[in-house]
Amino acid sequence: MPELPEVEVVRAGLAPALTGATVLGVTVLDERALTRHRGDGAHFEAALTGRRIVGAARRGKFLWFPVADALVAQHEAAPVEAVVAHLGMSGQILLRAPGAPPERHERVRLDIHHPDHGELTVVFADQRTFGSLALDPLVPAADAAPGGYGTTEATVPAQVAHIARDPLDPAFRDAGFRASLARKDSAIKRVLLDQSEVSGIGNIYADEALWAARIHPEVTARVLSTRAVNRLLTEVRAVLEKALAEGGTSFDAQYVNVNGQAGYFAHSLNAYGRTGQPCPRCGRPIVRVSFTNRSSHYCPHCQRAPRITR
DNA sequence: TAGAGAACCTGGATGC
DNA sequence: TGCATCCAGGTTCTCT
Repeated sequence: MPELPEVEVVRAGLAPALTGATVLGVTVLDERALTRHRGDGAHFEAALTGRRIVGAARRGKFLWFPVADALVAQHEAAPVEAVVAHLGMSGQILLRAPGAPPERHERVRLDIHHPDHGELTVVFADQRTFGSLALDPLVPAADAAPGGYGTTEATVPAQVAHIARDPLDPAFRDAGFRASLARKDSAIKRVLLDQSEVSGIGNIYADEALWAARIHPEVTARVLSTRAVNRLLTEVRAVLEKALAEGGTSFDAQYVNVNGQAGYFAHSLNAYGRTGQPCPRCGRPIVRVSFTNRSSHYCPHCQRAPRITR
């Protein structure tokens, strides 16, 4: 499932091909891919055709591509709109040659022309239709820092404004996160999955980071000691960076990079999806429990409730 | 207002 | 072999 590392791999793959490209045409094959767009497919096609893409940015699991009018020079005015993309659970953004045969579950196709790379086709495919594309206005970032990774502009799409920064973002504030946790009466895993608290973490990396930090997923956030929260942040960053270095986690064809290639981090998982297998640390079996409408994997021996020490 | 649970969705896996 | 059911999970909405 696309979480921060997988989305960053996609962003990095798209950036050189999209930045500076002009949109020649847009084909919306399934309007369910536009659930976040304020308008129908025809509106999306008309609003984007002829525009110039000026970058590729990311905050958490959200991607956006600022667009400008084709006749406006890049240095003359900051973009005021962006194409926002969320991959949901099964979304893919693929780069293809012009005229390439349709992908399975293809929802939207953009034909672009890049001054260096020539004509390319950008395909948005999504099996489960939880992903989406939208044209959205850019608004000032609340903290006046660059809106996300891959941009120097202090703006974000309006529908991304409520999303917190991710732990790899230089503008992420550890102290603010610790203070927020101290007020939370929810389970720590639920907080990690709350994108308005900390972004980019999904079920896989939440389980992995909690395992590495030896924290039980159902421990109430506010009872965690400062030391435990610091350890958790360290492990969250370590897990995300390692996954990023290995190209993300692929269990099946649901996650691939822009060229259709899978990542390798699934081989490095210690807890997620390892139900019944020995914990790599203590050898006791990993257990799976139902947790907030999904599954949670942890080692009941290593991940006990920490002492309440503040 | 905060927290918890459900709905949305599709296709593979499993059971009968 | 075919059908029915379960399961996966990110985000948002609704209910308590």
